[in-house]
Order: sequence, then C-alpha cells, then structure tokens
Amino acid sequence: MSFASLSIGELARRTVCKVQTIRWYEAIGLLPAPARTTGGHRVYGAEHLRRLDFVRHAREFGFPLEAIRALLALADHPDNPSCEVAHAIASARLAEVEAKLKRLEALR
Amino acid sequence: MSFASLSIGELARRTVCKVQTIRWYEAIGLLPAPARTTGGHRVYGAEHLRRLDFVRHAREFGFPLEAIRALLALADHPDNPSCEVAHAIASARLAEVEAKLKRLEALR
DNA sequence: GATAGGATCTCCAGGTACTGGAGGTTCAAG
DNA sequence: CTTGAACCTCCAGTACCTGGAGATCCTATC
Repeated sequence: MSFASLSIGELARRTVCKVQTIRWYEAIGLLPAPARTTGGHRVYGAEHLRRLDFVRHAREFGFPLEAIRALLALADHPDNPSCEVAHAIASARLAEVEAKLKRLEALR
Repeated sequence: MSFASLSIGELARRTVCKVQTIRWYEAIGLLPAPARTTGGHRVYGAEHLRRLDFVRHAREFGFPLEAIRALLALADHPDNPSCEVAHAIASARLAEVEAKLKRLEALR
C-alpha cells in the first residue's frame, strides 16, 4: 500500500464517496469508527479503504445497505459456512444486473 | 396494440412499476393525468404505456427524475434541434453505465 | 337486480440513502 | 505565528418512493 494513514478527505477521493457519506456510514455502523487525532480528526487505514470500497461497489450493484451489512457480517467471520450463501446472493444479483443491462442496450 | 385501455393495475403490471409509483409520477407531473371512468378510476392508453416505459428504463439507467423530465420535454417537441443534445446525454450516461459494469465485473 | 370481493380511490405518514449548510475547530505550509 | 483549507458536530432538507387507513367502485356470479 502506498500510505500509512488517510484523512477522511483522502479516503473520500480514493473511494469516490462524499465525506459526509463516509461519516454517515460510520453513524449507522457500516464502517467501524476509525482512530482519531488528538484534535478529533478521523484517521483511516488500509482496512477501512477495503471495506468502503466493498460498500461502494455493492451499492453500485444495487444492494440495499441492509444487505451489504449482512454481507459484511459474513465476511467478518471467514470460518463461516454461509460464505457460499453470500456468493450465491452476489451471483444472483450480478445476473439481474446483467439482464437489466441487456434490456437497456437492446433499447438503444 | 393488444388493448384499448388499461387500468392502473394493468399498466403497473406491464411496466413493472408499482401502482403507487404511477400515481406519484402523475402527481409530480411526469405522466399526464389520464382520463377517468365516471367512478374516478384512471384509464390509460398506449401513449401512457410508452411514456412510463421510457421513464422506467431511464430510471434503471440512473437518470434522476429531473433529467427524465427534461428528456421527455424534448421528446414532446420533435421539431426541436436539441434532440441531438438528448441523444448525447443518453450516450454519455450509457458509457458511464458500461464503464461501471466493467469495473464491477472485474471485481468478481 | 343483489352481492361479494378484489381493485381502485385519496390522503398522509414513514423509510432509505444520502446531501448541504451553519457555526466552530484543527492542521500543515510558509 | 498566521492563514486558509480541511475537518468537526448537529440538524434540516432532498429524492424517490412505499405502505397503510378508510372509503368507493367494478365485475363476475347467483
């Protein structure tokens, strides 16, 4: 990785996500609260970047936040047999998205 | 066409759009108010179906309603030289969607 | 023609996922 | 040590629906 720590602004730039949205994800428990500087500024690490990237991509897929929360919970327990379930869910959604895209392209 | 007129429920089925959403589109002026039966039920025709189909597809593309409203306004004036503008907007958006899809598929 | 039950009506509250702004504080470059 | 961008909290507002209550209408069947 090319960084030791990120400010919220840098994280926002790297994930194409607004600063307020990051704070909101934290408020609703989708992102863990990061460390803070003595002054109170948020300090993020590589794991936050990975997690937020996941959230953003899942949102682009059309997953509601509750579904993303569930997927993240599964991912947090790698010894979990329901990883297959998660994969199945994601694949199903991908199929939906692809079907939709086909319809859209057919329209043009 | 295979119908003379549609109830709101039939229109909803054909456009995969909830009944309430149709009424809401009418309330905000995205769909013209349809004729009514003497009892007050809405009666739709082929043009409504076409228009709502357009709205739904545009929504799937990710257009905000205001953009759709503008595109519909352009479509309502076929003698308008800005049809090219509309086409350009739509193409740009399509490109965005395709780029997004590529990123998403790369992730899998 | 009576009736039953499914579809529709209006109105309004609630939900999701942000987004923007006010008013104040912190940080880093010079 | 100053200055200006970036950050902080809190809260109100937006976009786009979604669901429910309570009443009315429509149509198929008896």
